[in-house]
Amino acid sequence: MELKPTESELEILQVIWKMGQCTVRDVHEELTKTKDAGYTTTLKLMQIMHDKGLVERDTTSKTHLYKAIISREQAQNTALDKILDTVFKGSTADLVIQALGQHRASKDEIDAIKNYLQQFDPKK
Amino acid sequence: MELKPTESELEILQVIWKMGQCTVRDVHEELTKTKDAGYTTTLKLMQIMHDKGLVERDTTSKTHLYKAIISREQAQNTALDKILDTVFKGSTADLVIQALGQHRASKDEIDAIKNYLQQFDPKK
DNA sequence: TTGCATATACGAAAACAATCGTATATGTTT
DNA sequence: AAACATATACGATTGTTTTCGTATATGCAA
Repeated sequence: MELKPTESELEILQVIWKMGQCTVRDVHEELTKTKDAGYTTTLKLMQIMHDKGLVERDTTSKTHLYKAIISREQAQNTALDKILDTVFKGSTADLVIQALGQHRASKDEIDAIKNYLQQFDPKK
Repeated sequence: MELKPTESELEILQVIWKMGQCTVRDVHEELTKTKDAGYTTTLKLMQIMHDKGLVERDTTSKTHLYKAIISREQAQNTALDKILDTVFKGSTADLVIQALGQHRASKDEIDAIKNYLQQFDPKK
């Protein structure tokens, strides 16, 4: 099961992940807020995603309802693996430090991360 | 200046970044360790990269010498921006935590990150 | 029931990326 | 100088992703 969504497919998945379940029109209206694409373009893409097994759909009524099969977490890990391999020489530390350095995390985010890291402390 | 290397271009950039400066043959020999591609394929790709402004080259002698224009750091940031946007809802904290969780950083890496994070401590 | 708005299906074009064959130039060796 | 190894140039093919037009089905309102 090879699950590597393309760029456009990821844009669509974002909407589906956010809404949980949605129609082609839902997705299309969301997408047209930031880019412009024809309705049938979005439709076709979602049909392809269905063929690929990225989404499932309920075709009971005329207007189909789509849900994601691949989870956001899976997509996150696939994406991380890829960039770790292609630009970070496999170094998670480099990735994390670069992410924190360039994308100025907020105080809350830093705290969340520090908190998370405590679990790696040897108890003492 | 729009700088988004394709997948193959990134493979080539990795070699150039590691070697600092190199010939098409250098790159090609490195690539054929892990995949197989024809020499002229690599050449063509590097010519395209030159057209795009991803690399510069010294054509003084018959065998051209290539250097990267885009830095590894730039590519890292471009890649991070993209996945932050497409799968991490813009949350750096999510990205970092997911990276640490799934890709089991080593003790040393964790230490490096903790150390890095100290700079965000309010002095006290 | 006719007409209209709105769905899906699907083929095909357009855009982009990757691969390769062939032509040709340039050094090197004999 | 001729033969050979090795370089670049570049057009053409192939493959993949994205876009869109058109056909057709379905529900609803007049």
